[in-house]
Amino acid sequence: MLSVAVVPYLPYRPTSVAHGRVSCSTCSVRRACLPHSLAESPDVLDKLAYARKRVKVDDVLYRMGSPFESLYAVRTGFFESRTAVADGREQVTGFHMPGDIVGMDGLANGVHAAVVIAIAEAEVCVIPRARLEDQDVQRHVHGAMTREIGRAHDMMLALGTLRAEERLAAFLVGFSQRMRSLGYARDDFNVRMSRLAIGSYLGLSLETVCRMLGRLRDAGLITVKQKRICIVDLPRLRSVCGITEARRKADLSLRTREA
Amino acid sequence: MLSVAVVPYLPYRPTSVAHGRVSCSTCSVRRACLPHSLAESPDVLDKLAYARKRVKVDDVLYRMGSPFESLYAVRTGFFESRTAVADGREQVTGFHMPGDIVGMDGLANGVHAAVVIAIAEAEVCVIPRARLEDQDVQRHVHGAMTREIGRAHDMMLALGTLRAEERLAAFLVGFSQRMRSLGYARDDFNVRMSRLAIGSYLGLSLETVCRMLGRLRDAGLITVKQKRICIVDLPRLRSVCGITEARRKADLSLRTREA
DNA sequence: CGTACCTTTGATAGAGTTCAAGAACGGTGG
DNA sequence: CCACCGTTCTTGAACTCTATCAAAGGTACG
Repeated sequence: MLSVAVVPYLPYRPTSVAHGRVSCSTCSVRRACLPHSLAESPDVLDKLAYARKRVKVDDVLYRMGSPFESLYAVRTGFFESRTAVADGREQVTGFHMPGDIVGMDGLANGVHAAVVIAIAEAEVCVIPRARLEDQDVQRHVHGAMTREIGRAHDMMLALGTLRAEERLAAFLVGFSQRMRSLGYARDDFNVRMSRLAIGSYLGLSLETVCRMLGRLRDAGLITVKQKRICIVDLPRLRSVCGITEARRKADLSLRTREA
Repeated sequence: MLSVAVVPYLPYRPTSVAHGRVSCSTCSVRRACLPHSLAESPDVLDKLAYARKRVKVDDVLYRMGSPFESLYAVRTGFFESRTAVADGREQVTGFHMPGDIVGMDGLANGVHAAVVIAIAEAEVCVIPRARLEDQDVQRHVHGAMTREIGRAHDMMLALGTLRAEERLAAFLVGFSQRMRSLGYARDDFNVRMSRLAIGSYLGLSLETVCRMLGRLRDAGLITVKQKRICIVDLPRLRSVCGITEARRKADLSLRTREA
């Protein structure tokens, strides 16, 4: 059983700190982090930048129940967010990569509904709540929110209608897309998260994740070697998961042009 | 099989119309529709109001694939939204009651990802895209979006971790809360949607919905007579679904005070 | 009043979970 | 460098939950 202690309403202890004003204009993930329109004007960028924060592996960015203080733009590293139901069961509700904005689960109630943990050495930009008043920042956050709504709906769809194999295929395709949009290879990557985390995210047991990976491997769509996964036949992998053609296209239009 | 024809990129034909400027200040669902802070100033309200639109049962508010033109605030009636995956499978992704804002699935890509159908004679307020530029409107929509993110995350949790009986219990509890927040009885109501729609929404077959309703009935938690459902033992029903205590409280704080 | 749709309930089958044990990997210390 | 340990991954077998198939009531509505 996973054991992430839930300590509601406790101010998160600063994990590792590197505070001080910084600029987004030099950020490596600027393009991914900001809409192109904003990326042009440096003065807008600097409104976003406030402070950076380092988070070590397995350290907590914020806890479930802690008051909402700020959003975080992931600069480097990798996060995982979990939410819990009453009896201790909990689910991974998202993986967050450079360019993502994290913390929106606290917007609705002023209290975070999830706990966010670094699963790779990470650095984030802090966007304090007060800064959300700003017009340009708000527009930016607004965009992140619409994308989050879309992502959540896709997830509902996957959890509600897709079968284990399809969910996993969809997960891999999505992961591949995001990796590529960050400039990494899209057909050969390390999934940092454990089978347990993937399973939780997809509403499956970790054993099923293994089995379905095995099935996809046997079908010649991927190769699997522990955390390293290579996509051998992306088109066929796409055809496995029942992602809407229209939606997929729309998704791609958010990224750079298809190769 | 459900058969909602998917006609992408076709401008929706106006269903039933009652256009012309109207005012929110006289709207019966004003309290539910608008944050209290905004509800005070009538001039702000009038910025939101633009036109009304009547939608008859089984008529489409907007179609999947149609370009995003506006958001809709539900005044009266009841809607159901569905999204599809490639092979024709589709899922109910939401039920919308008076006070809800509908159409946010079109914000991300400028194209609607869902089709929204009236399941009860309905009337909506149209909020054209241009109007979203306005500060106050934006703030209002922002609130609706945060709530939508929260709702979607709850749904992911339910679909990912809860079992059939728990999902149904959670659904009933949530429905009960929303009914009460609209001023209806919370322990005796008509679910307008079919078992098929409920099942789709919860990722279950319609037969399972029936069976689980039967089980809850046999346990003395509810009574069921076709579409009419009475909640006999709300506390116990709550204990069945694994909703976080903290989250439930937070949820309630959005409504009027607990009786 | 009959037809079509929705709901309920039963029987069967299948997908995925759970339990269990072994294998592969990564880190640590001798 | 190697052996050891804990963790994570993989695979098998039995079981559970839910879907699917099927048929019989109900209800709504023309």
